[in-house]
Amino acid sequence: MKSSKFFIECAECSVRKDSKLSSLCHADVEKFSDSKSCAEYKKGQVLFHEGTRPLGVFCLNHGKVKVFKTGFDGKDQIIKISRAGDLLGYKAMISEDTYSVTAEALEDTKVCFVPKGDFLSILDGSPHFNNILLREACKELGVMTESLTSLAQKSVRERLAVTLLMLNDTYGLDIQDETPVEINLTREDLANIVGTATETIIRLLHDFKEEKLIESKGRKIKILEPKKLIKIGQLY
Amino acid sequence: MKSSKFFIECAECSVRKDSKLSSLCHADVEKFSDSKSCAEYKKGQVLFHEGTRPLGVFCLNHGKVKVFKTGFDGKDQIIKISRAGDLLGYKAMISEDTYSVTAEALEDTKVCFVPKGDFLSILDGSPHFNNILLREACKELGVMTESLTSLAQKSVRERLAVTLLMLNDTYGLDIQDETPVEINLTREDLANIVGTATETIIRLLHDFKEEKLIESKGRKIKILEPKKLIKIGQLY
DNA sequence: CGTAGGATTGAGGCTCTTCAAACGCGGTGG
DNA sequence: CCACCGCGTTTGAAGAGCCTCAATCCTACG
Repeated sequence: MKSSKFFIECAECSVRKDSKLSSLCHADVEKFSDSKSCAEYKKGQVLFHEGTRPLGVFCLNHGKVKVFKTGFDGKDQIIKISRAGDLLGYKAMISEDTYSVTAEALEDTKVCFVPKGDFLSILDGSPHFNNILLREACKELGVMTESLTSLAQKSVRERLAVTLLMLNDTYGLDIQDETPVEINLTREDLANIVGTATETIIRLLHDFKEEKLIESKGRKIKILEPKKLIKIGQLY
Repeated sequence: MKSSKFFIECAECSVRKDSKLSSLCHADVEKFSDSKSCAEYKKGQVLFHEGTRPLGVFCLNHGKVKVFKTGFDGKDQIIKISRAGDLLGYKAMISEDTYSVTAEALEDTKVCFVPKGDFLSILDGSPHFNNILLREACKELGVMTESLTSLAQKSVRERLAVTLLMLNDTYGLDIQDETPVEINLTREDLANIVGTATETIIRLLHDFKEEKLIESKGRKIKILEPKKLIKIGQLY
């Protein structure tokens, strides 16, 4: 399932400078480094599962993870795609609640894991870390507010445009680049971000392709006309 | 616009015991009390407006406030209904960002206001308060995750059932009570919570009435069959 | 008593979902 | 090497669910 073939000191982690933890003081970084373990998850493996009790907090070192909630009828709604530097699972930890979502690796992934006790004790001893998390949570709240409004008011076509632009960002797809980075998402995953049926996504991608807004071969999607997509997505 | 005809010491505030601030230490409560001012907002008045810079944080002492985001086409999406004890506007304050939402009084409302500088200095000096806010933010994140999934997956009929039950809670409507508390929401507001058109809400309320799930006269809605609504809303 | 804002009703149409069937394509075993 | 899977993708057709627009009805309130 997971192996510990690698270990990275937080102090030397190349990802940390982009992460929420970049401004942690030296002492706190040390504490994290001392108490954490590292693991690899293969594509498709689950970091944690909705409804279970959190045993600790994850920090994503490499790879992408989809975070989703399973609805009543078994359909998944993807809440966000996490990438290197992101902290995962702190919400349930702090709320003293079970996970409200499942986290699953979209690619082979490297993750650091800080056990519950250590995490809470670091949190307890560091007002600064507390504040970092607070800011992070507030930022996420802002994103969620945006998503909620988008979901409620925009058409599927509009939402797909927004989603493609967002993924372009997340996956670091460079528009100038000849060879776009592969977005490891099935049509179903795309549908579960946008909040629609798989078939609808397929038809709309087809339309976008015909309108020369995107190029696509299999799962590789390349954005040709970001400005037109922005317009379609009614982003201001 | 707003008058300061009343002033309540936080220490003596009857609402505080239900609020996020109930576990604040005595010293912090004092600081809040010292730096805050109180005001009344009439129904329809705006506490703060989307896009503007936060000048401070609000604590709701009495009344209900709708918090909404205005979409591209001018349609509002109501994110939440706040009630006595709720803290308002802290997110933008902490993110050092403009308000992403507008807050408008649904009824005549009493509010305490803590200016930005004081709020931040109290926050800075109190790890415990920091932690309270963090928990609050995480709780809100959980609610938003739920709403997002609901919006993406449930039908309008299902969402309306959920919304009615939620409002029943928020407004403290007692089911046994002969005379239900008036829910001060127009059909349009209801539509803006559920994420649909006003006409659709009207038709569905009509259906619910025919099915004897609710009673309603004007804006007064009384839930007769909460269990059936739970079933319709597919809540587990 | 008149007016304005909200509530209601009806008709028509568009978006999106659902279901069913067929198609590709990478992998596996004969 | 080829046939056969299995999974994801694609396509088509039919219809349900919602939205929009326009007209009308209430009703609280000045």
